[in-house]
Amino acid sequence: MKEGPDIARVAALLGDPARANMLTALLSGKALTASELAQEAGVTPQTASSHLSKLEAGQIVTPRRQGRHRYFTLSGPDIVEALEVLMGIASRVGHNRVRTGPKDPELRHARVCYDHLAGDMGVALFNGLSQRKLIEVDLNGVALTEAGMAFAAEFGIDLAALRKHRRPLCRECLDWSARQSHLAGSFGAALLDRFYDLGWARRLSESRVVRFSPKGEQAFRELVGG
Amino acid sequence: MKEGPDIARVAALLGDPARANMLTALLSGKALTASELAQEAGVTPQTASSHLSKLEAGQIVTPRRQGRHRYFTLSGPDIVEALEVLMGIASRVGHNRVRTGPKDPELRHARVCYDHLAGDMGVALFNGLSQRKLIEVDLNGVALTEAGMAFAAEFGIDLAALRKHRRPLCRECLDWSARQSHLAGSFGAALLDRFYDLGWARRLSESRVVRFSPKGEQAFRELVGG
DNA sequence: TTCATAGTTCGATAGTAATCGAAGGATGGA
DNA sequence: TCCATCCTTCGATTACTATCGAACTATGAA
Repeated sequence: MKEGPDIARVAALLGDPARANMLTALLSGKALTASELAQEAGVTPQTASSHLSKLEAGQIVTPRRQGRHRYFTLSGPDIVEALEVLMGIASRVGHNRVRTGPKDPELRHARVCYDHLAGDMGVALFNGLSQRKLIEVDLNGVALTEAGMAFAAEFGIDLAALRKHRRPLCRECLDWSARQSHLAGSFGAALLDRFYDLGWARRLSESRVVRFSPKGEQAFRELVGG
Repeated sequence: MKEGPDIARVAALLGDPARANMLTALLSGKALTASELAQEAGVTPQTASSHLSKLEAGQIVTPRRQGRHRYFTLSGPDIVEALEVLMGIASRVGHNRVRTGPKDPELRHARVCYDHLAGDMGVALFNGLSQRKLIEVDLNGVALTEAGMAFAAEFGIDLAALRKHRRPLCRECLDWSARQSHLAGSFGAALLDRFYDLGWARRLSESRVVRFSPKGEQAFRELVGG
C-alpha cells in the first residue's frame, strides 16, 4: 500500500485536541489571531505558536499579517468540508465533548458554518429557496435561477460585486447536525450578512450560535415559505 | 470551545500511518483479515491487532468473524467520505507518498472507490449516464430515471434485488483525483460488477487499479456516449 | 487427540510530540 | 527613544503511544 495521497499526515494534523479546537474555532469564519486561538484551545501562546506553524506548513490554515497581529483562516473549502465530515462521524459514534454545554441545542438550530447559515435553519433556507425555484441543483452543483437573481437584487444583495471574487456564488455544504445540505458559497454568505443587517439575527459572542429575534424568525419563515 | 462533536478523537484514529494504510486498503471495498491488514500496513500482527481494536472501539471499522478469521470493513459511507476528502486535501497540498509508484497514473484513470468505479472513467460514467438522462440529480441526491431503470434491466442489473438492502441505489461520491462526482451506491457497485462479468475490466491484484481491456474500454465509451 | 494457523494479551522499550518557562525579535504607539 | 504588546524560538520535561518479542487462546484440520 504505497499508492495515493498520504492521509495520515493530514489527519494527524487535525487529530490533536489543541489543534482541533483551533480549527473548530476557525469554522466560525472569522479570522482569528494567534492569541485568540491559544485561548480557544486552552494552551499558552508558545504552544499555540508551535501548533500554528505546523498547521501552516501543512497548508491547513493561511496566515495574514496585519500590524503586529497574525490572523489565521482555514486555507480552503476542502478543509471546512473535512472538518464537517469528521464532526458527522464523531457525533454518529457518540464522541461528543464531555462538556456538551447548554448551547448545544442552539447550535443545532442555527449556527454559522464558516460564513454562512447552518443547522436546522440553514437546511430550511436551502430547501425553501429551492422550493421557490430561486436556486436549482443540477450536475454542476447549485445555481441561482433567473427568479433567484431578481430575488437577490430585491433582497439587497449585489450579485455583481460577489461575482468579482473567484469564489462560487452557490455551493452545497453538508450539515453535520441535520445531515442535509445547506447553502454555502458567496451568495450563502451574503444572505447571512443581510440577516444580520436587517436585524433578523445576531451572532452570540464567543460562539458559533446564531440567534434570531422573534420578528426575524417570522420574517425568515415567510422568506422560506414555511 | 467546549461545544460540538470531538473531531480530534476521530482524526487521531485516522492520523497514524499504520492505521491510515489499513483504512486505505479497506477502501478497496473488500473485507480483509487482520493478517492481511497487518501486511498492508507493514507491521507485525500484534501491532495490527492493537490498531484494529482501537479502530473498532472508535467505530471506524466493523469486524465480522468467519471461522478463525476476522474480517474487517469500513463501518459506514461517512468513513469512506472522510477518507476521500482527506485524500483530496493531501493531494492538494502535495502530501503524496514518497513512493508514488508507476501505478499512480493508472489509479487516476480508473480505480475502485470502495466498491464502485472512480477516477477519470468513474467521472465519465457519471457524466455520461446523466447526459443520457439515465440518472438525474436533484435536491434529494441522485436517482435513476424511468429510462435508467429500463437501461438497468437491459444491462443485466436486478434492481429489485438491490432495493432489498437498506443502502441507497445511487449516491454521489467526490473523486479525490478528478475533483468531480462519480456514481456510488448499490447501483454504482452493480455497474462495476457487470463490467467485470462482461469482461470489460478486471481488478489488478493487490491494488485498487481497474484495468479495462481494449474492447471493454470501447464498449464503455459507447455506453457513456463518448 | 494432536498439530497448525489466526489472532490476542502482556510487558518492556523507544521514539515522538505536546507542553510550558524563559528569553528573544518585531511591530506600533507615546 | 522607550515601552508595551504580539508572537516566536529555545530548551527541558513529561506523557503518550506505536512497536515488537514472547506467551497465550481459539478455531479448524487431520
